[in-house]
Amino acid sequence: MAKAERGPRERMIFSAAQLIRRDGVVSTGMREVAVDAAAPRGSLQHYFPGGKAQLVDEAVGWAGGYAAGRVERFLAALPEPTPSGLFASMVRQWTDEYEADGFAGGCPVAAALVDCAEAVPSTRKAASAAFSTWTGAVAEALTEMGVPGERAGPLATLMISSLEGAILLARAERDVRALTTVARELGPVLDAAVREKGG
Amino acid sequence: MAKAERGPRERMIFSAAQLIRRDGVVSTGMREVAVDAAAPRGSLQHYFPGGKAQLVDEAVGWAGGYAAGRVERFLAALPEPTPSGLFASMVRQWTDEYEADGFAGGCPVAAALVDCAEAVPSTRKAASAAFSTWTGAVAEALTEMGVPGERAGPLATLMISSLEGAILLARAERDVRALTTVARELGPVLDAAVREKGG
DNA sequence: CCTCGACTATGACCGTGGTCATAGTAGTCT
DNA sequence: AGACTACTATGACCACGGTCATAGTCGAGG
Repeated sequence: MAKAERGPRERMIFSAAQLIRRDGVVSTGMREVAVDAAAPRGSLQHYFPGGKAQLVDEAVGWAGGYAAGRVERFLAALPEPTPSGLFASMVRQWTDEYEADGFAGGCPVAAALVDCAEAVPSTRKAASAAFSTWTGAVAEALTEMGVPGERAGPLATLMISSLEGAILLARAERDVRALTTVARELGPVLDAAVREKGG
Repeated sequence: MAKAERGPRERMIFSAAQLIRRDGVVSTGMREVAVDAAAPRGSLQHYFPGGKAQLVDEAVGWAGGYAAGRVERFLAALPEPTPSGLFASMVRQWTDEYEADGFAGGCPVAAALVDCAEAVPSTRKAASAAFSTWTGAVAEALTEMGVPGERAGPLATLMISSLEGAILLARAERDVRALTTVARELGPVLDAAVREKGG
């Protein structure tokens, strides 16, 4: 991951997301975040007066924006954009990471949900917003590829649901099998939704 | 949920699963489990000398068996078994719960993974085994319905991945939309895998 | 009755971690 | 220089929670 050379505030949000991804929200300490971000501990209460909840919420929001940004970049990188190609790119981001760095991390939004959905209302809303941002980006990409408007939303939901679930399975099994499986199974289904253009 | 009138040990495992489902592993205290199970605190160290890890592992294992058992019961309850019907039943279990009791809980296996996958190796293995048990039951059901053997496994993985992901989305959004969407989108795909029998 | 095992009951210990309080530094504007 | 703001630095407080130690109950068997 590119180490953004931004200010300490952004570095802490980024570090929080990374640590949450690996250990979950509750097991991730504020002090730990500061150390990981090479930021002074005192900055935590300065930049995040709302405490841990605020930091977590911002980390979740960052993750949502990051995922949406990736979708756009995947789209731009595809020589011939197809829904299956986009989904394959999204999945490959995970298989690449798992094969290169091991199965240490999951999705930070999922982690925040599991740990905070019931206990911290603002975090649940942040997670909802993150998914919404992400799903919106995917749906928009599908529409640009020729998927009818009323089909783009449901298919985006299906893609992200499958991906999130496959991430869980892959992490449990320490094997990318589930990820490659959903990509292979869903690819043709997604492409079938593109309205025929050329014949 | 039927309150099993078993011994305190099983009640504690059941309670642990329920609490983990709602709050995650780390936020669920041992004392809390004992109270919820109406079991004496002293029984914790008696029945689970391996400590919290053992309790969590057994809760995850119980959840896997429970899910697999549900699959068989869904299958038996379907007048005319089809893959889409089975998947609809699996999804409906969640929509029913969410509509009746609110969006408080997620999948305990997912929760255990998020919180412990990296920190507690035995729990990661327990989660893997739980998914395996569950996936196996689904694959077997698909095979009985006429899905070719080499297709059953991948489709079972797809079903469980989508379901797990949709649970996350539904909980975030506090709306069963994602669950009903994946059921609707995947139904025809699953049924298409049944080899034609009658024409 | 005594004992032994299974189970229950509690209090103590100790690390962890979020938060708060209080200061200290550094740069800038007047 | 003085003052004001932004940021850094730390120590203390306090609650929580897993674990351990110790002891109590209670039924069965001899």
